[in-house]
Amino acid sequence: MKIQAAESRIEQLCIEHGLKMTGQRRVIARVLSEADDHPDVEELYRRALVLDSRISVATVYRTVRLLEEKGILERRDFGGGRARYEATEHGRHHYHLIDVDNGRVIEFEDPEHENLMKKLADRLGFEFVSMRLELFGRKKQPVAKAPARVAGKKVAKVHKKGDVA
Amino acid sequence: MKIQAAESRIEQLCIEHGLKMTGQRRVIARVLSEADDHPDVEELYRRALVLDSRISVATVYRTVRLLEEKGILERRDFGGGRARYEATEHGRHHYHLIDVDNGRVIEFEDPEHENLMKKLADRLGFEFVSMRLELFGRKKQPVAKAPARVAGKKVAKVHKKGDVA
DNA sequence: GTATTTGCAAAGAATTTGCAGTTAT
DNA sequence: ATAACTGCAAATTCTTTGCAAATAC
Repeated sequence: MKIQAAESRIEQLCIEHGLKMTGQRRVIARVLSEADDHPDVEELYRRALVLDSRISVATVYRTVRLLEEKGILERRDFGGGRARYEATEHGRHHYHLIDVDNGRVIEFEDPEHENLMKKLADRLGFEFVSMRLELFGRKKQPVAKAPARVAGKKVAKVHKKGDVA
Repeated sequence: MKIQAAESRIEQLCIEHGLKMTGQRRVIARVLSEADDHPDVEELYRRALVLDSRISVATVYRTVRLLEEKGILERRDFGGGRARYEATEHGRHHYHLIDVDNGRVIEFEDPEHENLMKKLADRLGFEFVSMRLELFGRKKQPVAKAPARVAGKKVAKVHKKGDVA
């Protein structure tokens, strides 16, 4: 008898895309669903091993490539030579600010920004397909101020887990 | 007797940074100064070989790394697995629009944009250090229109040389 | 049943490095 | 003179692949 948690969000998407759900894929899908940071392949592999020890790195590589092709995952490059992954969030683009001192990644949204970029592409004679925006910054001295806000709503989320470039 | 052209712009910068100017570095500096695209290491090596055949790839790698550390060069990643390089342009940031159909890179400026990003970093509690922005787009049907403009000035420049992602 | 997927280990691609000899300052 | 630089080939690092065995549907 196999104990089986409910389908993870990403497993759902895999099924919708007609992918064959092997044990390994289920585990990787779950790891990805539960990640709220930007793990690289090695980190995904490590997390997957905790749930199921008969997984190889090769499968992790194959799976992230597959899921990227299906548009379920997005590959990021924050420098450091390895690809990082995160689940595609439809509609709601978000961007990354990388702390140059410790590699930590802060996510932020800026809905207005995407429109600006669409207009810009348009002016250059192009139809907007996608974009990549990374900000690099250095933390200012904390002055005990209110949380960062853009257009009145809380906007940033800081990551902690194995998330250093 | 050695025939020696005038110092290239990048050679100047190297000297200002106190780097030892070997023949190889001079050649690489010149290739970089004359490039107005985003060559990868292999392409730099190829161009350097034309000017001086006793250069090795290892030296090109070592040199671009050094110049990047000194802030003279900037490394770019337009996908395709290899790093691309271009001279740092102080003050005047520029961005890249990649044509998804053929990998061609169009450069554009948007001075307003950089200010927006600085403000954004500030709101998140960070001092702006640098940023990376890549737009991916698909060329619209040419409708015989005037060249793309932003804020009234011509703004885009298209590359041709070995510049396909 | 059969086409897909997996693990393993070997192959690849891009980049780095150890070392002995060369060169800029 | 001497510390830094170079070429070469070997080493590293990240990622892909060929093949025989395993598995989903």
